[in-house]
Amino acid sequence: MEDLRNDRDSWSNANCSIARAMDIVGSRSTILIMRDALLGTRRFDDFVRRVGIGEPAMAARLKELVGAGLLERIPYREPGQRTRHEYQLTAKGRELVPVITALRNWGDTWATDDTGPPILATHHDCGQPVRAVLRCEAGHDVADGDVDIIAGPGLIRQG
Amino acid sequence: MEDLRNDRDSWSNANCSIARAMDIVGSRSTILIMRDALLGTRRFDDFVRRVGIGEPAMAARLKELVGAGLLERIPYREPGQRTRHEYQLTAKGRELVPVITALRNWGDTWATDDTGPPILATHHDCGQPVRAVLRCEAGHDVADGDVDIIAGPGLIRQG
DNA sequence: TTGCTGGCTTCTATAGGCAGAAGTCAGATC
DNA sequence: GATCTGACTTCTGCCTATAGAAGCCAGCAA
Repeated sequence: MEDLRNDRDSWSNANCSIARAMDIVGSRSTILIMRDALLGTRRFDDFVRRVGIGEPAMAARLKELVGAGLLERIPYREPGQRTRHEYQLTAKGRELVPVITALRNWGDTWATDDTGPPILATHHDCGQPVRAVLRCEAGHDVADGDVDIIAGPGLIRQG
Repeated sequence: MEDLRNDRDSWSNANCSIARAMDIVGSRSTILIMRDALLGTRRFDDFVRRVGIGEPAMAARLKELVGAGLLERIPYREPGQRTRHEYQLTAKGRELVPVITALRNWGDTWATDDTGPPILATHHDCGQPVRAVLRCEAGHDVADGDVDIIAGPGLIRQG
């Protein structure tokens, strides 16, 4: 590990999947939009009120998220209303659940006060609270400290 | 759930543990610093080169992370060198492993190219790759789509 | 005592993000 | 046709973030 660190001046962050993920969902408002989408919010005005950012910023974020394929802009029509559009989660968006769950677990441990749990996530089948945990492919539960993290071929700067 | 959405104009984001977590680790550079800290980077110059941001920005980020308790500034001394300082992960920082792992899983699935896996995380005991997965307290594995997410008492705006 | 090096801090200049208010637009209702 | 509403877009002005270059400081080595 030491050799690797000393050999290389820098990483190829453009190819790091963490850096790329952060390019897409790496702002507070983006994560809060996805949180609200997971809570069931669909409409522009509701997003604006609940996330607490201005309309121009929300329009830009939603456009980015639709462009990145995390949300889909779907026409719908309520009786007596004209056709409107709502923002629905795609598979790509829904697969952020582990990220948001891990973030929530961490925030609940290290950054809460005493007004109660802010978000509840439960297993649909049994109703029990859900957490993000680490597991290896051999099926072992893995503690945070038992993970070896090293730079792979995609991170090491080419040339 | 519908009633809840219609009853409330907005959430109390200041109390949302996701929002708070994002206030601390919610920027690209912060996450990349924590990624590199997990990869073993300790020194200011290495952080600057590997994360790829300027020195003033790095100094500010590191100060924030030390202030937030994710990193600790520790004096050390190599033989024949004067005393210097390095940045070590705290428990609070190391517990971001599930967040970063979930982010990496997502990025590997939805935002990679073909130059190979950027980061490898393996179980220290058995060497197998590690993933972030969802589990409920009854011990069931939970798929992304089987999580019910609702607003808890801490999120709903008081008054 | 004069480098030299790591680890910052200061300065400047620019680019981007965001709120708030106001304007636009489509189409259903009256 | 006039009005109304949700869903934006445009405009203005601020405020922050960042890069890049340069300067500063401590203290071991020569």
